[in-house]
Amino acid sequence: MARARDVTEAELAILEVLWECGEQTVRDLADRLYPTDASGAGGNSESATVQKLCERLEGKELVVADRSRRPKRYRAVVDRASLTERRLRAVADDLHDGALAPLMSQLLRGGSFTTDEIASLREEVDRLAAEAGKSSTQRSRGKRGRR
Amino acid sequence: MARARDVTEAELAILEVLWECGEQTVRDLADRLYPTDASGAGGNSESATVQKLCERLEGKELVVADRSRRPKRYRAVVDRASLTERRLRAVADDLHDGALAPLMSQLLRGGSFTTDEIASLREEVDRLAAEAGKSSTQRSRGKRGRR
DNA sequence: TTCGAGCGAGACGAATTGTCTTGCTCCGTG
DNA sequence: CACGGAGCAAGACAATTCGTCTCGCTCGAA
Repeated sequence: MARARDVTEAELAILEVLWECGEQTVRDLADRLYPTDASGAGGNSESATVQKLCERLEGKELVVADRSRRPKRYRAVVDRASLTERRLRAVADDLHDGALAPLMSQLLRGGSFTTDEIASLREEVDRLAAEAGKSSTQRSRGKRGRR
Repeated sequence: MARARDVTEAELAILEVLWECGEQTVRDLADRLYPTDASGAGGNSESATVQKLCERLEGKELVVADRSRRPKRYRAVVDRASLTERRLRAVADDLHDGALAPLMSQLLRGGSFTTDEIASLREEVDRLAAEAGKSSTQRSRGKRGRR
């Protein structure tokens, strides 16, 4: 039934701040995410919203909370690259039986790259080919049931 | 607001059949997707479910219906590659400000590819490099990856 | 001790998704 | 022509998700 849902838009906004600023309290996150006004009046519910989002992120094991100090601090435990990899793997699982190579092909076809990028890309692929030549290759494939 | 929502799991199952079998009637799709039993008894609601999914796919402009003949026929108007590209672009938009290059880096770094896949990738990169070298635009021949 | 900020739990409405029901329309057969 | 069944559109429905917000409780500093 439920495809273990990915990071949501609001949750991603939280992660973005954590990636940029490191550990943050809920209030700091709220201040940064809701630039409505500086008056701390209605900010109460905003904090609660941010807190709920943080809890859900914690449930997904994407952030951890440091509860040793009183204003609890949240910290991201996945970086942008990890999240990117998850999503890419999800696309591969859904559309290509877990194979990542078709995604590469699609990117190569659809993206417009500079000659420099293409050159470095070729270099990268050559290195991969060389490595594959001397060591056994195993492929990580398969539908991983999510959580 | 939630925007650019993606193809759903059941909808994707429909598309898979359409990709494999071409134009299909709702009943054929239902028969293929719900292999419960051959008795046509409860199959009525199954057809209705499939039909609703087809309508939603039509709303997303991923399939079209040929209504000239009585048992309406659905046909996919996006292929697997297009859908892949959409999702990849969504990942790029969400996580990398629309840039596709970081996705390639991630794939190259994280994916373990077979020697066959690497060879195929190299071929495509070479073709890209050649195209970039001479500024003439050239169609990429559709080579089918076998699955 | 008191008081306010921090915190957890949960309610809520809106939206999505898969399923199923309800009628309507159309067409061939008798 | 009547009728009966298949096809079809519309929508009801429950379950789930997501963002928001409200309620009380707890803890620590003044």
